[in-house]
Amino acid sequence: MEARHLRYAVALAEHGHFGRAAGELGIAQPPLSKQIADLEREVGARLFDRTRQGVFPTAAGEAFLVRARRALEEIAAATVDAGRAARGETGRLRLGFIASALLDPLPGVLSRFGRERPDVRLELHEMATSRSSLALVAGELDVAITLGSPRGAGVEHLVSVPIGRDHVIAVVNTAHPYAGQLSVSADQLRRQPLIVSAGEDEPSVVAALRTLLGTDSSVLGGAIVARDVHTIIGLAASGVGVGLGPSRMRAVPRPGVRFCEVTPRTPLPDLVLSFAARDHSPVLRAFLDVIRANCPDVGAALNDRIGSHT
Amino acid sequence: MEARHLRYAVALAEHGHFGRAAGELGIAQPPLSKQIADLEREVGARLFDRTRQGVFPTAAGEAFLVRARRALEEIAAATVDAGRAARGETGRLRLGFIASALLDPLPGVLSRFGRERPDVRLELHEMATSRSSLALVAGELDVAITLGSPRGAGVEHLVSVPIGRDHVIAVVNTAHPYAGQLSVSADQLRRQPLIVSAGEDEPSVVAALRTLLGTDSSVLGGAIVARDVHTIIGLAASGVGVGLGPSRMRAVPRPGVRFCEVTPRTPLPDLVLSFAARDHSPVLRAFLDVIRANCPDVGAALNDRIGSHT
DNA sequence: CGTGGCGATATCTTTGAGGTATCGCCAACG
DNA sequence: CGTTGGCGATACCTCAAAGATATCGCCACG
Repeated sequence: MEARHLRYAVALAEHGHFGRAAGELGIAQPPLSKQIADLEREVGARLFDRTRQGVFPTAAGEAFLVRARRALEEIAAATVDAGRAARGETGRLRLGFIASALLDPLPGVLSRFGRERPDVRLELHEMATSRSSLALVAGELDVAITLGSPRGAGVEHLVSVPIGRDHVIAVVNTAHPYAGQLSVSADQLRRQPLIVSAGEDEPSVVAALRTLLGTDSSVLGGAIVARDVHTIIGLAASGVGVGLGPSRMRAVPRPGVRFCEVTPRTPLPDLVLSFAARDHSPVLRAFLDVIRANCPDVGAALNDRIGSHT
Repeated sequence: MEARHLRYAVALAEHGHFGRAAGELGIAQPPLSKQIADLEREVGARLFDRTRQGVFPTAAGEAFLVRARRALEEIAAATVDAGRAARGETGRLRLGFIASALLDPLPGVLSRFGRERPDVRLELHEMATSRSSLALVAGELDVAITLGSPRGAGVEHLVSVPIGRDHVIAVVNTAHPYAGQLSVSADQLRRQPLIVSAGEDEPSVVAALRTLLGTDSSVLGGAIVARDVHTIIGLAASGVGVGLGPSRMRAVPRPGVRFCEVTPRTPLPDLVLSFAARDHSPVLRAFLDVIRANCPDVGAALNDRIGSHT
């Protein structure tokens, strides 16, 4: 049985007249008669009663037509749905990201993406760089934002683009002597109780701090350890010490604290966006477009790797 | 788009391999490649990724396949449903009947029909003979059980078959003097307070009673009037008089009453089953088969008018 | 550097969808 | 009571396209 048979049966039921139904279908009457006859033979039951008053579905015909109309609706919807999926208007995007990405690029990116693609299901998974790398290679994520490029087996199949530079800054209570300074020096920091974070991704931050404060790790050894940047800021606000963290901390609005640059300027690993090189999903493309629009500094780098979606 | 395209796309998705999918479909590989290419052109989106590892649906392909599978299910169900409807296994039967038919033929007929055709929706409408006639002609009923043949315009398009003879019997309290008699005479009845019914269909009953009791209607004029046979029996049980009604009353199990024949035997109009002459609905046929099986006396009459369904 | 597996392409064959002409049937009408 | 006209079915033809066969191009793999 072909969709044609369904279309013809539905048209015949609607017009109750072979000639008019055929005209509406853009064919002549004899082919319609034949197709309906073939259909009735295949189904094994008479579907229409031909009377002088018109053509009416039998009980079997009524039952058939219910299904036929539904099938035709599904077929029409198939093309529509496929088109929407192909344009990236529907679908799913699984995003892995480090917690600190929630401070700066993600709020703008996610709200914009959600506005542009309301029917795309966003799956957000906060995870460390190492896990993002594994999940991307395993196909469990579509895109990831990590601290530094993904590492490990299979990363050669990934495209990675830096989307944000970062460096160490300090955060202090507004009443703290350093609060008025434009920047604080490493020497000044060495004389203060310090607050640093201890997330899974923090080895790189700790390494940066070692570079800043010198190999004498005794200062760091005595530091207060916080689980995330919000805790660092909270502790700094309460005055127990000087917080050290990524410059992205500035994005957290918090009265009672002040942020200071640190000299010498101490770079942290770039925030990196990665995805499978062979993934040409239109939803991913749309997401990359939003990244490009929201992170103007890295637009060029992205353009080098992939073409624009639009 | 044709159903073929859906079948091919689904098979390709299941096998992930053009050659094997084609084999499963009973065609060669090149035609499958062409049909899929045609489909992708018509949909306006690539539906499958051809990789060295196999053929996999794209996001658009996944969206398409969901709809395609549903459409194919509907198409398969269309044939099944039409077949079931054609065999009278599903559908609807609108039955009009006079109340007294509920006493005798209907309980057996309905329970048997309900057992044989559990998926047929039975619509039962108690109505007078005149209304059944109109509804049958108007196509608002499929079949009717009436007292006497339907009357009025359009009855020539109906087939009517008597399915049960009937005559007047009496019902009395077990303590009543007549309770021991095999039959009561018209004379005896004339000396008793009588209980008769007054339904819409009762003119014919009243006419029969006039025949029985003589044109002296004063006896009937003083009778107690009940709305239905159950009330007649109830009143007779309470001893207020002698009930007169159709012999079908015997079907009502009721302690405390006894039924007696009446002499002379006074016929009532036959119970008649009618349906539209041009109605060949399999559900109706099945119903007629049940009537034939449950009313052995009238089997021959029915057979004269319509062929057996089986 | 073959070699084999896979999908795409080219070309031919054949099925069957659709067109035209006509028939048979019945209701309505002169 | 024959005629006519409308409708669906039938007969026959045409041609588009589904499918078969042969072959190509490509890449992974030995």
